[in-house]
Order: sequence, then structure tokens, then C-alpha cells
Amino acid sequence: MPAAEQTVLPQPSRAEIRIEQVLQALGDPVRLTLVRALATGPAVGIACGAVPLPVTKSTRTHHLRILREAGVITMRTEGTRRIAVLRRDDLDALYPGLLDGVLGAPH
Amino acid sequence: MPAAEQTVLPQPSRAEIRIEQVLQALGDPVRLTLVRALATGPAVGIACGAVPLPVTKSTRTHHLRILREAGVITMRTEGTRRIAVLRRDDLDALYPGLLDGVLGAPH
DNA sequence: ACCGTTCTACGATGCTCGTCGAACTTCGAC
DNA sequence: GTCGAAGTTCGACGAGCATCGTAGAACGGT
Repeated sequence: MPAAEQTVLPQPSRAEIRIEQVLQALGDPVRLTLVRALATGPAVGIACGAVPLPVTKSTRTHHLRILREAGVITMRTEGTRRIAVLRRDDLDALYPGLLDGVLGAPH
Repeated sequence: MPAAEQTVLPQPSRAEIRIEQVLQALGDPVRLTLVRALATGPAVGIACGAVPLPVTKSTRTHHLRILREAGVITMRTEGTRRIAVLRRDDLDALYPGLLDGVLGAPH
């Protein structure tokens, strides 16, 4: 079949994003590592499995779901891979300065 | 007796503040309410008990401890009252924009 | 000195969260 | 078609957290 692979996983719209969920999502070491990797990587997003993490695959999936449902990242399916992208536009519009403040913190 | 009441409760120094702890501390609805009240109130700080919260006093004490140990607030004893102050200077210096982003979020 | 106010400390309980292993699905390559 | 790689889902377990009630300490006023 031609075309079509635009499988974007369900996520909250910009208006549905809650500050408490975002903060709680960012408050975990594993998820913060993930977000930092997404922020410093290419803007088109990176494959989830490409980020080295000291956890198993299922735990990684769990954390990615938390980040997605909180509105921090977008995920789309591309073949057998999942590509994650940081929703920098939405976060900057809702909470200007927050993301930069978090990312600028000492690693 | 003259002077002396400078009883400041133990708290992390600016260098000891961890971004993960700060985010996790701010990620709770009760604590976020507390921080918002401290931010909009007088700069000298307000009494802990003055903020209306849907929890008991012991729970309130617990949340204040979390905020203090994360480095978000300072607490000093003043007679029979505990005065809480937001550590805006330290937070702004460490994570510029973060606090404003959080406080600017829709209530 | 006594009492009321204000808050902390101590247990105790229920629940959520982070973690894992195993089984299942889907896709790409041979 | 068959195999392997990439991720998801499910159930389970342990740790930590939020909550509460009660008891106790420190201070101010009468």
C-alpha cells in the first residue's frame, strides 16, 4: 500500500496539558535523562531504544507513556520503531522558561 | 530577652539543591497550592497555618518538610509560629525561568 | 502558674509508583 | 514463509509516599 504511516499515539492537546502532570513527569531521573537526550538530539526526534538507560524495555515503555500522557513528548510509529519528539512549542507556550530552566540544570 | 529568634530549620545549600527533587516537590497539588500562596503573598513569608488546605495539620507539616528539604522554601521559627519563605533567589539562580513558568500556569 | 494556640514527632495504614520478567504483536529481511 | 529485532501489555513485587490520629514540646497571654 502507498503512503500512510502517520500513526501518532494519543496525547493531550495543548489545552489539556496540566502543570502538575508535567512536573511530576519531569521529576524522575530516568525520564529526565530521556528528555535531555531528546532536547540535545535532532529536532526530528530519535528512536526510543537509542537512548542508553539502566532499565529494561518494559520500564522504558512505561516512562515514555508517562511523558506522552503528560504532554511532554509526541510519539509516532515508523516501521518497527517508535520515534519520540519533545513538544517544545507547546511547553514553551504554556510555561515560558520552564523547559529551559530544567534543561539548563547541572547534569 | 533581647534579640535572638533566628531559628532557621535545616535546609540544603544552593549547591545541594537537586533539580529532580525540586520538580518532584512541585509536582504535588497540595504543595503547588502552598508554593503559589507563598509566591503571591508578602515577601517576608507567611505562617504555614494561614494557607487553607484540604488536609490535616500533620499532613501539612509533611508537605512543608518535603518542600524545605528539596530547597524550595525556608522556614524559621517566630514565637509559636513557623514562617515559610519561598527561596526565589536560589531557584532563579539555579534554574532561571522555571519558577516563573510554573507560577504562570493556569490555576 | 495555668491554659490555649501552634506546630512537630511518632506510629500505622492504604495506595501509588518504579521496576522486572514473560508472553504477545508487528515489522523487515533473508 | 520463517526468523529475529523492536516495543507493548500484563501481572506481580517492593519501596516510598500521602494521609491520618494521637501525643508532646514551645511560646504567649491572662
